[in-house]
Amino acid sequence: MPLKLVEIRETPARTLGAPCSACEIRDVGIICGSLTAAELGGLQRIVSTVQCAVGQAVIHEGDPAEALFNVVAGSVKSYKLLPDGRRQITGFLFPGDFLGIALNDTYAYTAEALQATRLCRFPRRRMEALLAEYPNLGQRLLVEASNELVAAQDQMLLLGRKTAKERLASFLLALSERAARLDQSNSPVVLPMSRGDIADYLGLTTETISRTFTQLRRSGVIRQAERGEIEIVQRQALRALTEGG
Amino acid sequence: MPLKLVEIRETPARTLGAPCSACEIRDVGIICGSLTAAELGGLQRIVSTVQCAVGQAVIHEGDPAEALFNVVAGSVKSYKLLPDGRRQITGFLFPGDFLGIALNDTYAYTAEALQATRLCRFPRRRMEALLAEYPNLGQRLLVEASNELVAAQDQMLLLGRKTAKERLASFLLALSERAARLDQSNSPVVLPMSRGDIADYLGLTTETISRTFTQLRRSGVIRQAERGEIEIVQRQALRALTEGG
DNA sequence: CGACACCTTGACCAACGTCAAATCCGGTGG
DNA sequence: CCACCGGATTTGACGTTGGTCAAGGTGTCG
Repeated sequence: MPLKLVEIRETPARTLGAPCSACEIRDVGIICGSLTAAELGGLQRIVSTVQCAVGQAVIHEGDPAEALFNVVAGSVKSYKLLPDGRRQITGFLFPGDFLGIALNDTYAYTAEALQATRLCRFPRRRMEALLAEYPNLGQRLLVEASNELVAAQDQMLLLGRKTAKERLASFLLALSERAARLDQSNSPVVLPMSRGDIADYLGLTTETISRTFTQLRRSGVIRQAERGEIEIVQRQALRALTEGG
Repeated sequence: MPLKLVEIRETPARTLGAPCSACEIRDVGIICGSLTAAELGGLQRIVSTVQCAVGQAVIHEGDPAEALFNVVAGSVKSYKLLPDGRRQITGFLFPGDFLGIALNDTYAYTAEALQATRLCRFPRRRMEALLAEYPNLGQRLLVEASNELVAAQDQMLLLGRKTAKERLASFLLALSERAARLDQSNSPVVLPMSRGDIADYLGLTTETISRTFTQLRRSGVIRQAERGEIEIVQRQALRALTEGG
């Protein structure tokens, strides 16, 4: 992505035509799902919508953390960079996922849209005021952070101790299970990210990802469907590969 | 560590002789520091103290998560295992650190004492009740989880993209800075964990850790002090090594 | 003093990275 | 419709970092 200014269109507030209570991802997101009407109303007063084109950054590592986001549609990658350009993708975010939950003063990573993406934006200051008003909201955030922490620890195990094949198998299975939670269908698995992105997420190179895909395909565990989609043919075998079976 | 039953001595509640308000780590821990007297009193009603000998497990991966802990004295390693025994240490915990913040139904990792260790134990159910009563407490937990999340992302970058030398340099510097926050003195750095533990934390092997220590020693960046202690001779150089300088 | 765990060092090896080339694919313009 | 362009992906040949295996060395605790 060359240097290109982020052009985010914001609506000052959600239009009345699409209140939070009618949100398409209300059942998916931990934040907005299972809130009382009052809490939801509070959220609705501070939320705005942002739209991102492919490759646009939503937040930048090091920038003051002025807002939290909730992905509504599309998908996002978040990553950290070393001075020499080495990159580690820390997560792929899908509808319902939370972005910028770390309530620190600056963002710890950059987040960039993988597809045309729509997000709900919650200004941090107003969010904190809301937390004081609705304790339940804070608990939801805590649960969300908790889940992210568990995922991060799984990823540490993957990055520190798994082989290339185990990493890719774990990744595909996780994506598939995530998709199942989203839309009840987990086959084929949609991969909105490039091989390079997968590599930077799994701590490998594009070439190794490509070779490992070929290996999985040749052994009949997966099948190439459409471009950017793969079908899991032998789910049990893939699961076994996850931990070195 | 061979199979050995955990023998934890618990006091039903903190003795009156050592109330939370006089806690030695009150200024270090995020949870107990900066709470109101009422909140602290609430905590004190549900807390008990547990003592662990070297090698004893505080919690076990997969067990129902019945309590949270706060390290008071000593140190702890937390880790995840693969079926074939490969191990990833997800963190080293020191006084003031929180253990088991993931509010999920089972523990995501095992935690084992590196030294004789004393912890405060908060039963999860009673803790949740307290969260409802004192919203401020939940916010503290959220901040804590937030910080852990940031650290986890740094660790992903380390595990996914850094060389052995960069990993060890990052580790030593982080330990040193942690020690500085604890007791204002960061030289020499105390290493209560074995080479094997460091290896499993950094995604390397004992041999590579040992060789890399030798390399750093030979280049004059660090110096061997007492057994289990190293002195950072050239802090600037070590910091440069952290990101491939 | 001896057993044992931990650490260090050396020789060799393999998984994965690097470099390079071929192929595929979508988009563009004639 | 079709040739061409540029980026993404795949594949191959080869190199390197860090792993494996093995042999001492060192400190600790009965």
